[in-house]
Amino acid sequence: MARSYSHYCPIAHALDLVGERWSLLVVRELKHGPLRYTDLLEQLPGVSTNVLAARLRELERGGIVGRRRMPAPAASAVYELTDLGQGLTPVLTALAHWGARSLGPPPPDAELVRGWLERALRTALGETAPPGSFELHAGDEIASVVDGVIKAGATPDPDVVVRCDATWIFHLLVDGEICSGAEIEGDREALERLAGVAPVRRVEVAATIG
Amino acid sequence: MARSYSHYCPIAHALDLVGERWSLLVVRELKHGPLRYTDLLEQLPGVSTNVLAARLRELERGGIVGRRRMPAPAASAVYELTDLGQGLTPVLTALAHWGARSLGPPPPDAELVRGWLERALRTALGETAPPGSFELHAGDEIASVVDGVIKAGATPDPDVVVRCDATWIFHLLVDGEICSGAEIEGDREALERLAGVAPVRRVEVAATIG
DNA sequence: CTGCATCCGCTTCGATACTG
DNA sequence: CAGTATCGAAGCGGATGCAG
Repeated sequence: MARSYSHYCPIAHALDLVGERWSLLVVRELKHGPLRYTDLLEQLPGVSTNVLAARLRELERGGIVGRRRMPAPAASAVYELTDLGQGLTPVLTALAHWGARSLGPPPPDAELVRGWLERALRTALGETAPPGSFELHAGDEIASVVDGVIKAGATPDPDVVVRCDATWIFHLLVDGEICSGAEIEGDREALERLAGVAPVRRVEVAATIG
Repeated sequence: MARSYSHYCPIAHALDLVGERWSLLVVRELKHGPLRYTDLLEQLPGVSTNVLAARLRELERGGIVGRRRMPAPAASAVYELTDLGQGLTPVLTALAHWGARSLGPPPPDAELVRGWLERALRTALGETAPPGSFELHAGDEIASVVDGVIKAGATPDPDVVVRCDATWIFHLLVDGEICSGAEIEGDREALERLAGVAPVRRVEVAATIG
C-alpha cells in the first residue's frame, strides 16, 4: 500500500498521487505520446524495473496513466496519459521553469535525450513566442518556431536560421542572451525578440546536477 | 548525500531539490511566513523529527529556505523561504489545482488547519476574483474577498455574507456550485459570479484521502 | 525480445527516546 | 525549544530469473 500524507489538502493529495520518486518523470516521458515499458526503462536512466512497474501500477490506479494493448500483430502494451494525467502539464511546466533557475548550462558530457530541442523550446516559450519563423540546429537536433507554433524539423523559408550547440540554446532560453559561437543567418533582430521572451531569472545556488 | 536523478533536465533538477517526501509540504507551510521548528512539526502531522530536520538542512543547502535567529529576547530560530523558495508558488498552485480535481469534499472528521479558508480562496481564485466584496464564514474561519483581494477576517459593508461549512466552500470553489445549506445575505448574483470563476474540473478517481 | 517478479544489500522513513 | 540517537520497517537500486 502506498504511503499517504493523510492531510486534507489538495497539494498533499496531489503528492499522494504523483509525489513518489520517479512518478512525475514517468508522466514527463508519456506527455509526448504512448510508450512501451522498455521504452520507459531506457528513457529514465537509473530507474529499476521493479520500481517502474510499481509506479505504473500506482499511476494506473490513480487514473493518471492507462494501459492499452496495441492493435494488430504488435502484441505489446503501451502506457499513455489519461486526461487527468495530461492535466499535469502545468505542474511539469512550473517545475521546469523553476528548475531552470538553478540548473546550469549542460556539461559537455551531458547525455541529451532525443527531441530535447523541441521540448526545451516548448517549455521555455510556451504560448509566448513572438511572430516570425525560426529554424534552430543544435547538434543533430533541428526544430522550428513558426508564428509561435513549435515543431520538430526544418521549416520552409525561415526568417532566421541558427546553427549552434546545446549551451548556446541554454543561454538563449534561460538567460535571454545571444552568445557568440553560433552561425546566425537572416534576421538577427527577430532572434533578439525570441530571446526577449525568456521567462526564467537565474539564481546561483550550490546545487548542481550530480 | 541526497539522491539525485542525475538527468540533465530542469524537471529532474527541480525534483532533486524539492522532490523528496515532505519537502514541498514544508515549502507550503513556510509560504505564509516564517515558522519555528516546532511550529512546522505540528503543522505537518505525520512527519518525524529527524526527517524534518533533514529536509530543512537540504532545503537550506539548496537555497530554498533560510534560517534566521529572531531578534530581541525571542532566542529562537525561524525558517523562512528565500526568493528562490518563493518562486515555487506556481508549482504549488499547479499542484493544488490538479489535486483538487480528484480530492473529494472534506470528510466530517477532517482536521482543517488554521487559515484554511483564506488559503483555499487564494488558491482557487488566484488573481481572477470578480469585482465586489464578499465575506465568508465557515466554521470558525472568516475571510473576505474585496475586489479581488483576499484577506482573513471580516470586511466592512460587504455585498454578500455567507455562513456555511467547509463542504459548502468546497463545492463553491471546486465545482462552481452554490449548494443549499448556507445562509446567504445580500447580493446572490455577486456570489454566482464568484462561483463562475472556479477553475477546476473535477474527475472521479479511485484515490481518496487515507 | 518484452514485461514484468523475485531476491538482495543498502538507504530512507517513521516512531520513540533522549539531550543541550 | 530544537533538534540528535536509535531501531524496526519499508522503499530503493541493481542483478537476475522467467513466462509469453
